[in-house]
This record gives sequence, C-alpha cells and structure tokens, in this order.
Amino acid sequence: MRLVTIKEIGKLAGVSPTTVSRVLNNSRAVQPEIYEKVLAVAEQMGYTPNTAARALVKKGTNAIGVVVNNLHDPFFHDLLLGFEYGALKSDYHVVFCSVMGKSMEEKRKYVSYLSNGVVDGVILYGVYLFDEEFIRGLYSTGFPTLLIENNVEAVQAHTFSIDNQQGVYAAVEFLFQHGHRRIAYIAGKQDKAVCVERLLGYREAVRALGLEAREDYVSFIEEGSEDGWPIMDAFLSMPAQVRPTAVLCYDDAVASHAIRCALKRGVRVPRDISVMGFDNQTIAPSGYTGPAITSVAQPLYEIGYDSIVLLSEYLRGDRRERISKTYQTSIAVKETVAFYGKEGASDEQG
Amino acid sequence: MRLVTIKEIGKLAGVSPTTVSRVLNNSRAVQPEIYEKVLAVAEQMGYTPNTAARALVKKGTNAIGVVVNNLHDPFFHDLLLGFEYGALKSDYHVVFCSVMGKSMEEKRKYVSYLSNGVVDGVILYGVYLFDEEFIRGLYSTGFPTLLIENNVEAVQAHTFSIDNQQGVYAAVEFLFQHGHRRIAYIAGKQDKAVCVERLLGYREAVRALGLEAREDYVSFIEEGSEDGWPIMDAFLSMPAQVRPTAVLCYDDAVASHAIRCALKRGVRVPRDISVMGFDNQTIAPSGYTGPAITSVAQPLYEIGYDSIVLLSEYLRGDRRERISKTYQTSIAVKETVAFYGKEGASDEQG
DNA sequence: CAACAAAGGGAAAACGTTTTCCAAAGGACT
DNA sequence: AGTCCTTTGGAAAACGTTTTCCCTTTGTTG
Repeated sequence: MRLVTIKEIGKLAGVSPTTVSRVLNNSRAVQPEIYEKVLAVAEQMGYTPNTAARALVKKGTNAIGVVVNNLHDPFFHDLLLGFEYGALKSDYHVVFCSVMGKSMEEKRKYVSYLSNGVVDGVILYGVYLFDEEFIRGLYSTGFPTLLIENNVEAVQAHTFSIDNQQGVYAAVEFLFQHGHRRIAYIAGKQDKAVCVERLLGYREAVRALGLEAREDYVSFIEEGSEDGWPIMDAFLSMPAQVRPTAVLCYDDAVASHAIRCALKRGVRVPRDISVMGFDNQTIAPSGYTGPAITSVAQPLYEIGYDSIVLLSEYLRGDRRERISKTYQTSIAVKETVAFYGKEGASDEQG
Repeated sequence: MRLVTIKEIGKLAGVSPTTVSRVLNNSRAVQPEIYEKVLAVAEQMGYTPNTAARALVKKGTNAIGVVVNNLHDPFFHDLLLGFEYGALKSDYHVVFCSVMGKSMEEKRKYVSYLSNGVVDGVILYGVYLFDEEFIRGLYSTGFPTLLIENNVEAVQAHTFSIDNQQGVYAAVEFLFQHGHRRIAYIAGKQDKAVCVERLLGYREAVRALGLEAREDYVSFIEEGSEDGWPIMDAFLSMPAQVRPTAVLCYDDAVASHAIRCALKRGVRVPRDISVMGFDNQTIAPSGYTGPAITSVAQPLYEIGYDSIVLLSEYLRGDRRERISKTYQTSIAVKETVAFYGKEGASDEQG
C-alpha cells in the first residue's frame, strides 16, 4: 500500500514539507507560484492527509463516535435517522459503532480505540451498554461524552434522557379517559433503569386515578424472552368480570406479540381489548399484520439529531456549559385503543 | 482532557518507555518484578494506548470501515445484521459510516479520513455511492477495499455481487409456473446497474418463455419517487383481456405501494392479481398491513457476514488472493402470488 | 539611507507510540 | 580464564503531520 507524504510532495515541488503543509492547510501566506505548484503536485500524486499523524499533533480528528447496542433493531430506526441528519448538519464526521454481543472487555477496547485518536467525542446510547465503573473511568479522563438514556449517578457528563415515568403515567391516563378501569401492565425485566421507571409510572398512575391495584395485573417478561404472548394469554384467561379491558406494554415489540396472541384467540383488538405499546416504532418486522399500535412516542429523531449537533457545537468550543436535557413523550394515537363501556362508540378516538 | 502516556508510566515505575511498551504489548520478556510494577502503575493511572500514535508506527489499527448510503433504510436490516455478526466473529473493530445526503466531495473526505489511519480496510456497499473516478483512485493507492454491488469496470478490487438478472428471471419463471402469462414489470431508474440488470432479466425471461412482450407491461418509476402506486393504477386500468395477471416489482418497497393501490381499488391480492417484489425485506414501515410479499431474496445476511470475515482474513494475511463472489438469489414464497386460471386453487403454493 | 517591520521560507521540535540497535551483565563451555 | 551466546534494559530513530522559532529578503518610513 503506497502512500504519498508531504515530504515527497515537497521534494517534487522543490520546497520543504513545512511549506507543503502551509499550502494544504492555508495556514500561512505562500508565494502564488509556489502555492500553485504545490497544489498541482499534491493533486497529481493523489495526496490525502494522514489522519493518524494529524490527530497526533492536532489532538483532534473532527469526528464523533456513536455507540449503540445494535444497529439493526427496528427500535433504532428513528434514532439513526436523527443521527444521520445531525451528521449532515454538523461538520464533524460521524462513525457508528455496534457493541452487539460483545463482552464488557471488548466494549472497553472498542471505546478505547475510538477515544484515543479516532474521534473527538462519543455518544453512548442505552443504559445497559456499559458498567458504571467504565463510564466513571471514561468521564474521569475528561473525554467528551454524551450519555443518552444512560444515567450514572454522580457523573456530570452530558446527558439526554426521556421521561419514562411520565410517559407511562400519561398512557394509563389516556386509557382511563377512554373508560378503562381494569388496566394491566406487561413490564420489562427490572434490571434496566428504563423498565423500573416505566413500572413506577404505571403504579403511580394506578394510585392517582384510584384504579384497583391488583398484583396479577402486573406481569414481567421472562428472562431471555421478549415475548408478550404467554402473559397476554394469561390475562385473557382471567374471569370476565376481572379480566383487564386494556393492556399496556412496556414496548411495541411486546405489544405486537400480545396483539397477535389476542387475535389468535379470537379476541378482537381493540373492540374486545385495548392494547398500548411504548416507543412508537415506525418500522416493524414485516410479519406483523395486525392493527397499528397506539403507543407512547419518544422523540427519537430529535434526540439523535440534537445529540450530534449539540456535541459538535461543544467540541468546536461554541458551547461551554454541560449539555443536559430531558425529553417529554407524547401519545401516538393509532388503532389499538377503543372506548370501553360505550357499545356504539367508534373504535378509536383521540 | 488529561491523557496518560507510557512516558509517565515509565517515570512512575522507574523504567524507560521502551520497557513499558514491552510490558503492555508482551513483545519481549521483562523481569517479573518490573513487569508487575509497570502493569500496576498503568492500571492505576487508567492508561489506554493512543490509537493514532500506534497507527502511525504500526500502519494499522485493527479496524474495518463499512460505508453504506444510509443506516436507517429497512432494506439494510439483514445486511447490518450480517455485518454485526461478522464483526463479532472477527477480531477487527468495525465502524459503520453513512454517506446519506453527502456531496461527492464530502464523501471523499469521509473515506479519506477513514482510510488514512482510522481503519485498515473498507467495505463499500452500493453502486451509486461513489463515482468511478473515486473508486479507481482509491484502488490505485492499494488500500484494501471490498466493493459490494458496486462493480467498476477494470478495477480488480475485492468484489461481492448478486445475480440480479438471474433473480428476476427466476421470479418471472415462478409466476409462469403459477399459470401467469401476462406479467408486467415495474422497473427502477436505469441509472443504476442493479436496475438495468433486473430489467434485463425480465426481458430475457419474457423472450425465453415466449410471453407477449408488450411495451406497456414495462413501466419506470418516476424521477425522485419510489412510489409504485400510479403505475399499478395504470396497469389495473387496462382492458380486462390484456390486463396483467401478475406484477413484478423491482423492489419490495415499490411492491408494497402497488399492493396498497390494488387493495384500495378493491382488487384483491393475490386472488385478483399477483404481485412480487425483490429483496425480501424482513422489516417494513409499520403502516403496511397488507399480505406478506412474495419476493426474490438476496442473501444479505451472508453477504454482510462474509464480507467482514473475509476482509479481516485478508488483512490479517491469512488470505492473499483477491476475494470475489457472486451470490445467487432465491424465491421467498409468501402471500401475494396465486395460481392463475384455476379457480379452485388455493391462494398460494410453492 | 538607516532602521525597522513584515513577509515568506526552512529547520527542528513535538505528538505518543513501536522497533531497531546497542550495551551490559550473566551463564556456559572449552 | 577467556570466548561466545543469551538475556534484558535503554537510547534513539521512525511514523507523517503541525507548529514554533529563526533567518533572510523585501518593503516602508522617518
């Protein structure tokens, strides 16, 4: 692999490497004829500057790294869209990294690779990506880091998060307004902060709205499974007078399984039972052909976009204070929630 | 931003930087007590090696770059999955890059950033990503490059491609075997090699199978639109005796629009008209609730996986010859093709 | 016309590593 | 005891840039 250096260009153009660098970077005035000559030689030799060498002396590469758990998950669709448009807006290069399936040690090496001369700052998405010790260590080096949905106590890094608790609270309220009083919840494993917060929102809403707080209205996704089917099955098997009239799921993937289960049993959604999800996924496995899922929407596009734009402003020095934002959710009204108790009502109303 | 160097570690441990390097890389034997001491100091100071400096002298970073047009497109789902699992298998770091919306000049800079000390090799997916001149230039530097679906004449780079022509041919044949004789084709813009090849496959099949080669059975997607709706609309408006009984689309996105159009007009799919797509997308915009689309499947997962694994083998030196592969397609039988002319036949058969 | 500023070029240091080369010390063998 | 290898540590060069500093030349001004 042949690579052209400024030294060779200098030799061919009859000037020192210093001068070549000055021409290429426009960093100081150079005689017009020399300027042209150097430019011509560089062009003709197909010169491209060495990123590593430049990074070494300039302590920067004009690039940002984005690290997510995986890139293929439909959940990330809008987030990626946001990152990509953010990248387009920003004058930083953006590289995306997936830590899917990697051990903590591999993740460390990966981020170390990034943070030591490949990118100038890094955006880490997701609570369970890294252990706290690692985040703390990274933060203590002062390397510019933006954590999204990844709060680590006492670390004053840049932080974006969404109000999960409020989101679920609003969803329960939404169902309440549609006449539902027996509202069940399919919760995620409580080892992730997101899931804990969401369950908290449910419990709080149940209390605040005076709903019956039956323990069998809350069920947890099993270890290693993301499947809401068996839980829905159990809900539907409850006696008619206590059977939930609405089921809220901690994310859309679970909701889609739950809906499939209901349809399979001949229970119509939303006429016989209402279902809500969380995340408002705009992309889904193409096997799903049920009704569009009414869901709590995170502003993922904005989060992605803002994170790139704000971090690049920070890196450029246009912004000195710490970046910290909490995003509010909204209800995406679609086809899986009906009014309860009004037989003649339409399937759906906002 | 404070960063720890081997020099400082050396000072603290009472040895030279050389020795520190040897300990950290296990590159030569060092006295046990010194070894331990250095390791302890490095650990305690939170040392991480500088990627740029290392890249400079070692001429390598143990990383691979993947460049695609965008990361959010559902089309890329299986490809990304393949890349990610390939990355997991390989011992190279993999970074993903999106050139969405970038000008050719920006793309050049982006790849230059990558190829000069950030990664050791690059995988470029997609025909229309770069102009030929650029590919030629990159290839001439000898930088390890793998082109997927990106043939540039006379460039002997590593190349993966799929047999588009054969894929469409097989699809027409498949429809033929289901009794269809009036088969229309919705073609992509002919500025991309993929689209040209696919159309070629259609024409060849029509000729080989002795189907009527009506020019109004071939229609091209309009500039700037990816929408098959108006074309389908036109097909359905043809007189009954010449109206196509099957419509083949150059990709699944177009097929989904075409199906939507048919359903809207009260034309049932596949009972009244059969539709096929290309790509076999496993992920789709969640608005689509029609039948699952019978489609020509590209082995995208394999392509992604193989490309990472093979390129890393090549970079490691385990493989010296040029990598070049053509992948065959298959028919993914789903719900949108029916037998024609047999009223009692089931909707679908393999 | 002397003094001084400004402009433009190059030498050399610096960035943080790895690696080559050299030197010293110790051990084995004749 | 002297020679020769082996082991282990350090000094210094190298990687390809940018940047600081210095020098020369030219132009300006009193």
